Amino acid sequence: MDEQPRLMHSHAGVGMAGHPGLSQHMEGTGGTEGDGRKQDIGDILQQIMTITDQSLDEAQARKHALNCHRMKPALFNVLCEIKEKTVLSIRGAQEEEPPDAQLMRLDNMLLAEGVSGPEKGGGSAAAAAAAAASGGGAGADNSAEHSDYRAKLSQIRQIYHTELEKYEQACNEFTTHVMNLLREQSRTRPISPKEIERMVGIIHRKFSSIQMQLKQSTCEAVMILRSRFLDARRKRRNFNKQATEILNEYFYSHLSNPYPSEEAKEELAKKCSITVSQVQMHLGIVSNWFGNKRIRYKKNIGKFQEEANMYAAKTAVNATNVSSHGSQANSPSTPNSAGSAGSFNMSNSGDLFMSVQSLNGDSYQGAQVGANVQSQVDTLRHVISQTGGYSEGLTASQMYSQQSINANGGWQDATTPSSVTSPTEGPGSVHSDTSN
DNA sequence: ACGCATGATTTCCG
DNA sequence: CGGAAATCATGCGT
Repeated sequence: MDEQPRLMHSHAGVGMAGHPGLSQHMEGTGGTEGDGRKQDIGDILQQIMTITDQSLDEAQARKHALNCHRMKPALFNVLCEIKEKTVLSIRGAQEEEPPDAQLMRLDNMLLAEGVSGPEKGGGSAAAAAAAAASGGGAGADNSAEHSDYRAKLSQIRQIYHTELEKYEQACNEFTTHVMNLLREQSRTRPISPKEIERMVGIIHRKFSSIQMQLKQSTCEAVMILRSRFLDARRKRRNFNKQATEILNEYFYSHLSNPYPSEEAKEELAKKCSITVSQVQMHLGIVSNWFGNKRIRYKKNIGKFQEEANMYAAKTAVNATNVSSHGSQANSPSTPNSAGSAGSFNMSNSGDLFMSVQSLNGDSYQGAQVGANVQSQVDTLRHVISQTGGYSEGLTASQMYSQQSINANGGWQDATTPSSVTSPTEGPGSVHSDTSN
């Protein structure tokens, strides 16, 4: 529009003589030049002013008439000129502000909580976050609280998404509407694309401030849910007998090195979860249990003596049963990472057995006499008994005494020198839990 | 109500 | 980051 030749040098009254059509018309009316023009312009302005009061059809017709009016280009130019003077002041005022920190915070949180993330992944992300908060438990979390939490979260998530979508849709609708309107109006008055853009920006800002409110309330809801969940999480439920039995069995049969590997933990968790009738039990819980057990055992070995003997006997019986059956399908978990896949066939156990032999030899040759050897031996012996190579686990009960702990001042000391025999760490994968 | 057992959390360390 | 140790908080038998 700025390219339009400046035919008008001043507004209203004077310099209109330049317009060809205008002067032509003026002479025809016969009135005073100035009067006629004024009246004409006043007429048009009046029409414009009242255009909003008319019905749609009427307005449409009027609009058309106005657009075709011979004075229209002139008026357009006047508007152009006025605009040119005001637009500069507007320009200065409109600079885009930096992205709102508050909004970013909310966005980040929603993303972290899995509310605004990808569809299904969101739930698991949130669960993972919750599990992480609970002390590093990952994997199968099918506890009642988790499912409850997830259900609530997905509810929030759903509401959030539908609302967001609604807002977005409304925003788009409104924006296109305004844009159409402005485009339409740009025929009667000068509107630059930049201005339209600016208008759209304003609209978007308005809508995003509404969105922010939505996000804020969603965040609040999540926080409330989370705190409630965390509080609930702190509640302690004792494991049932079977679960404790399984854990104790593992503990006492690996007394010399009661550090289950990740695989072993997982297996234990699975096993306990089955016997415990689905709910609870994951790696974190198993870790907790072993942590507590180790500490408390070490603190007061005497108190646990009876228990130790009992489980020793039990595992011994288990071992004989297993060996006579020729299968170790449900013996207390495999302590080695080699069998992590769960397949633990004979050839595999044969390999293990060989390595066990060599390891023992090495240890004794290297004068690594002492508890570490002892500890390895008894762990390995357990492995052997599991693999059906031996049925000698019966003699193990004596090894389950505190000797194996006390003699070397704790598991820490016992396991540390085992790294000395690390060249034989191949079979030492039995001890992968310590290296992990 | 009390005390012990025990699961969970926190803090510290290598 | 995994484990030890300390601590918290609850479950449960008395």
